[in-house]
Amino acid sequence: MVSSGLGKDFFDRSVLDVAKDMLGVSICCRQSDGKITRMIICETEAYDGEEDLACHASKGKTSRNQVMYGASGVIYIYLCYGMHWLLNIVCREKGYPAAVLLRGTTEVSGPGRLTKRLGIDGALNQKVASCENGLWFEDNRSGEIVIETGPRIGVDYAGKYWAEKPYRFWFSKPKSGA
DNA sequence: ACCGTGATTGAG
DNA sequence: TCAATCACGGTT
Repeated sequence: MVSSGLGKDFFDRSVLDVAKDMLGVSICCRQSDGKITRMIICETEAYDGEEDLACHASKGKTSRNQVMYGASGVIYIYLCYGMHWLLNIVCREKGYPAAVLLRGTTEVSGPGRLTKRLGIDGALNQKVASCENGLWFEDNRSGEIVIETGPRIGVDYAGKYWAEKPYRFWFSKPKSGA
């Protein structure tokens, strides 16, 4: 059960809770040579519904973002600025567009660098995050972490209200003595 | 601070 | 059709 990775139920919740709960979780990726890369997620962002003007779904369903309207636990990966693949996991129930953007791990800073390190691209879009698809999440968390929050990166276009929402989550150091 | 780079989008 | 936009990153 544990080794099968986090699934639909984990992601079928408030996207803010999921974004926070993914901190400290391991992202696991099977490379073409069969080796498995594992990294600890340390930074995420939440994108929550059509009313969130920073969310891709803020203008309704399109061919690009329709995956966000589907089942939770599915991978949403798209090309940004013509160069960077950005990895998201769909959250909430079918019909409600929401996703968590994975921005960084303890080894890699930056959402584009993360996918580059994992060696993944748009081929994974709309696939279920699972072992058989080569990308999954394992909750190996132990001990407490100190979670910090702040505004999301690069969303000034969304207007003051949404740009300033503390929808970015990260952790820096373990709680001492825990 | 500035620019490379290309899919997506909405306007025309 | 087409130009403006953009959840970035590497370099000045």
